[in-house]
Amino acid sequence: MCYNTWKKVDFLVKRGIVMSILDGLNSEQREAASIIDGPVLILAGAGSGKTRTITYRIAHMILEKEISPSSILAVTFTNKAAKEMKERVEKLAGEHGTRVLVSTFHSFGVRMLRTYSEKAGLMPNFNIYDAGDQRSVVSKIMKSMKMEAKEVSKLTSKISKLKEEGVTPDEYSGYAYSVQEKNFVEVYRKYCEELKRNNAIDFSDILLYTNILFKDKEILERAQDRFRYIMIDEYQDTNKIQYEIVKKLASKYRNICVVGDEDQSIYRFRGADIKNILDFEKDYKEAKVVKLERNYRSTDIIVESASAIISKNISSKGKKLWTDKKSSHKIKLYEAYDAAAEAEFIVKEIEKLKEAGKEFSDFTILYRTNAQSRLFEDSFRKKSIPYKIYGSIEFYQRKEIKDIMAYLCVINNQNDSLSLARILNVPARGIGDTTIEKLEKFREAMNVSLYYAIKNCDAVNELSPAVKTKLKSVAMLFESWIEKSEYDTTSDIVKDILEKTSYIEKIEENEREERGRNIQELINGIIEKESETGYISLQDYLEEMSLVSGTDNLEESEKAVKLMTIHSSKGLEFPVVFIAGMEEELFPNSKSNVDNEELEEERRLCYVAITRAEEKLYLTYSKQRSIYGITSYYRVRSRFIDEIPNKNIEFVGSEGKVIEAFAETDSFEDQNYMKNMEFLFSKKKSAPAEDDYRIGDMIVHKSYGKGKIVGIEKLKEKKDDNDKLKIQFFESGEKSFRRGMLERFIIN
DNA sequence: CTGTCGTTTATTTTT
DNA sequence: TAAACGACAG
Repeated sequence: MCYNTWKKVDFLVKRGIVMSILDGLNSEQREAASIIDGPVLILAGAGSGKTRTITYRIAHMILEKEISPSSILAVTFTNKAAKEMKERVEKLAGEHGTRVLVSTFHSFGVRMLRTYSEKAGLMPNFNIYDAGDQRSVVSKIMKSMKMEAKEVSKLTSKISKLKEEGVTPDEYSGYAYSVQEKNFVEVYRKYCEELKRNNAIDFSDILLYTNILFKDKEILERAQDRFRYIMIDEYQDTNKIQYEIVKKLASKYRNICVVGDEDQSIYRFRGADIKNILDFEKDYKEAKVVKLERNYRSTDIIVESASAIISKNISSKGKKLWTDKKSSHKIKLYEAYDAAAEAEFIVKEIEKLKEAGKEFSDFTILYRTNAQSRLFEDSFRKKSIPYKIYGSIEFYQRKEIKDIMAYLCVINNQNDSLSLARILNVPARGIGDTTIEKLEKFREAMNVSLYYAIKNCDAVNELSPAVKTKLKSVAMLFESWIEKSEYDTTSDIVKDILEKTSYIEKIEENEREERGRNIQELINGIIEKESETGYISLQDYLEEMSLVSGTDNLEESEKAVKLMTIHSSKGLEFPVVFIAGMEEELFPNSKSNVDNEELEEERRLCYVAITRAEEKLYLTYSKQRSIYGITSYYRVRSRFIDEIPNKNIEFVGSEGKVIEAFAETDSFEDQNYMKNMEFLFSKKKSAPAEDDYRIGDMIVHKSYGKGKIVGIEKLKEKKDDNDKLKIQFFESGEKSFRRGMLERFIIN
């Protein structure tokens, strides 16, 4: 409905014919949207019209409560969600809608940081580092500390996690006792220093600094007075620091409305804390709680099945999702001989349904891990069916794109030594590792940027004259680009970079076409933005590029089958959904076998996957699958399948025949029992050899059944037999055994 | 400084 | 299995 329509509605309202904008909502949604003052918690089940409720709420505030649109802040997690919400608000509230700030947490933060950069100890032209940049910094530091550059990703994510929990290196050093931990603190500290030197921030910093800015009373109060009405979407996925930012911002007027679904919290591994939503009522005692339980998306079979699965979770607030969409389509379950057969079945099924009148774009295949997409690609290509994979290798993570971006980063911010080091010899221009090392040493000693070191390379004695000439010519190039950036468009600068460096010509021939195409796509993207807004500054462009992700450009119009991980499907809906790889160890993931919280997260993931489907849902699994080159046989179907009421499932055999006696095939428990038996009677009963146990090994104990080794405690005596094994049994909980005492049968 | 060969090591990833 | 990285020879 457009603004003009609302003018008409307004007219009708005055005549008493229509009461309010909110008449476009059902009674629960209306209740949620009509409470404007004070804290509100909206628990919105999957497909319950969450976005509709929020946008109507905003329109209601502006048009009927005469609240100034610029005092409304709506925070989402993805740019896509922000864009969609913004569009819908503008449709409802017209011009007023454009003044509402709809933003992601991160772009809100960057906005604050650009305004108050000095207060955060930054220069306003700071660059934003992504995960790859973070890893490069960490690995460089580790090398400089003569540490083995192992587990870089682990350390990097640990740093991010600590930052987002607000723990500084100094604070953490108090907890670091082991050598390893002490080294880590050093890496962490140096990492922070390096970013500062480069005038760069990472994603966690955006939130961290924002939170720090809000410790300044004046800044906080200005923000509070500006944004008197706050709405947070997907609140179940907020982490600690986001929680704190929100808390500060809302503390003055307490007009905070959070929307979320604890059953769809799937980013725990990234620091999302489900407690934020579960404890909202404790934080805001006067909070009103509204549940949206009517699902408009899916059929009754799908809704009922999803609810049945999620009811197994303890950490649920207990919504009762319902729908009046009756359906005759049961969930189809297919058991494949191997993973290739699984893919083939799905492709055949898609062909069949296409003949019956569906479009390719109606189908979506969901899987737990990205690696699973390969098989489907092969099958689709064989049949030349159009398909599109979302979120596998992000566009902007490609080498050529990152290279160009690095050039731009240096032009924007000469302190960014990381970006400069990346492209100093790209394309190859005879500046090798040794040269870079010498320069690094120099800049370390003089405490200057790499850029400065290159510009003044005459002062570096160890460098040969030939190298100095090369370095100076690079510096000259950058000088010219920096000058250019004052008056030229970003797209022209990119073109100039390509030209002056012969970047494309120097790509290896067999890769030139594809990479060249990607670069062209990048340029087209810039030109598009420039034509939209007239002009986009280098800084704004870089900012946008670092905050926008690959899943944002999911184009609806494309007539292709969609493939994506379950994670990236959140918030989306599709007519026909296939969930592939419904197997134990894969989904739920093997790591969740021991940790119940992990298992609950997997279950929520399953809930998300199922509730994406509007009409038809297929679950498939395979008896064989190779993972990392090792083929595992006799795979057991996912326990989640058995958590769905039997009557909702139709078992389809490998020939596509319907087999009635689905219930009689082996369930997770049955198969486990069989497996136990198999191993009890197998010859693998030999006494344990040295180093035969590893954490994660499956074992079967005579009286306690199947379990997993979760810990090995080395005792001081040298006898391995005295090692204590901590075992988590599926049935009887955690128990410890002396290695020598244990009768065991390792399964895998 | 560049290219090749063997070794290593694997979820999920809104920003 | 396959990609990505580090060591070493040219």
